[in-house]
Amino acid sequence: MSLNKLVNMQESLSHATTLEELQRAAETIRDDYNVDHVVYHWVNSVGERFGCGTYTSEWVDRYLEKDYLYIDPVILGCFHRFDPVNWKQLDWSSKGAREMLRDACDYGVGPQGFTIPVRGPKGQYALFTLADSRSDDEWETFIEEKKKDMILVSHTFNQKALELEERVFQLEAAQLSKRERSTLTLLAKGKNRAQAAQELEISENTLRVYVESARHKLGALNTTHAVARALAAGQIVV
Amino acid sequence: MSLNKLVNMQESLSHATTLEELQRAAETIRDDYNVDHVVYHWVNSVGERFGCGTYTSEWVDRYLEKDYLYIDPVILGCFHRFDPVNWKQLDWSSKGAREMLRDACDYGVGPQGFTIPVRGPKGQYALFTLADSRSDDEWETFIEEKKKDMILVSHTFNQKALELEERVFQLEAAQLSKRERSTLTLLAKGKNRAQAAQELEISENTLRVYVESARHKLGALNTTHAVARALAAGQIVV
DNA sequence: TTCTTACTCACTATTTATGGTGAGGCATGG
DNA sequence: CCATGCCTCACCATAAATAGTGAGTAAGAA
Repeated sequence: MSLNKLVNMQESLSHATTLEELQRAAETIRDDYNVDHVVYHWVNSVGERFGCGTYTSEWVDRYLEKDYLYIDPVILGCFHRFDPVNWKQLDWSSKGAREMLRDACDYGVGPQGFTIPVRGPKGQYALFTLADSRSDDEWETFIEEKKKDMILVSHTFNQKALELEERVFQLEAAQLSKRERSTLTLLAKGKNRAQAAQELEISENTLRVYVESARHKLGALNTTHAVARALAAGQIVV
Repeated sequence: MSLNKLVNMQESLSHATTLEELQRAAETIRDDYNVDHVVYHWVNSVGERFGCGTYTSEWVDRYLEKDYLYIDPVILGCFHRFDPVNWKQLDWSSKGAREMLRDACDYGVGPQGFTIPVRGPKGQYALFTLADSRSDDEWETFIEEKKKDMILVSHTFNQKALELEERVFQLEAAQLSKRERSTLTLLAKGKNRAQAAQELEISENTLRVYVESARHKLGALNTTHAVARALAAGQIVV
């Protein structure tokens, strides 16, 4: 029964500490849920991409070689979505996208798919994907049935990916001070230094010190860069 | 049984189309799962805050009046987390935080709590929270048992919140041109106009036109503002 | 207590950004 | 064909940001 599979999988994932173990977890899910492919792909907080799962290395090479990353409706579409998506709902109208899908099928991927996008606290962005070749109706039914399981599984994957990442970049978290955050927040809202200083009831000179120190902490080259980094790092919210 | 409750709740939520309905859904969960409070709080893509749930208006007023938003370890801590968190695991070491918790208990909130952070595609940030007054052990057990349900419920809440948001800001999506996006992306990476122009192999004057037109499209007051908005709107990625 | 971190302010010359306008070329779609 | 939007470039005066250092106060942690 589905619940048991889920529990087993989460049990095995809860001990995953390396990329290889995530890989094996993906294979386990593929077998337990009887789908062609299970893939987890993520972009960490410094923009590096990782992937693991059951796609063949031939398909992965092909995908990268053809720059499908910048064409793939799954990647592009999910970036603007929160909710899990059946590939059929995506926009396959462009020529490049249709070519890619044909190509994918030749490599044993698709045409059915189900992808769950997830976002982390520091701009991390991940996709948990199931791919299969059954019919539209069968796939619809399958998704309906397994969707909840898959949301939970994708959560567990993400947690593991974030743990991996934290272990690698051990908390380089440049912590901004309260005033630095307030300053960058106001600048991100379009205020200039004079206005921001007035709003914070400090002199413009003081405010400038905050901008500078924030810049240094964030390793930013100028104010705009600092704001972009602080936003991406989740240190400020506009 | 737990599964039935979940199905009922999701059934009722799936028809929610207003803030009031989300509110009622929160109340239903409170009653079905027998906890003191259920609260859903989110920040939309333009930085506006919304909340709904079972906190009393007295506590909400108190919370806002005392600026607890900037002290609350739940808000601050979850912003840097992906995984659901038992409040006990958060950092309550600051004086302000402890005061807040005492205050919250006086208003019937806590001391136990469980919060699930979720992020949307355009910088939306949401917290789904359960609060209760049972003992540490009882709470631990409760969470262990209901965690999966709650992750699924928080997903459903988020989906509804995003739908609400989309209905309100019906695709005011200022579409930037390719060059405008490239320009803002380079500026977000800390380049100045001269460097960015060189990288794009256009004159600095031309580049300035892109910055200006992007600014106008985004309704931004200056370059930094434009970059922040483009980032928040997912039009550029750093 | 002592040490650290955050917060506050000042000074000045130099570099950059801003705002608005005008204008030609090129592609697309009604 | 003509309108629209995109890409390209130029000019110029003014406003704003930048860089680096020095220094005092206050609060909190060790």
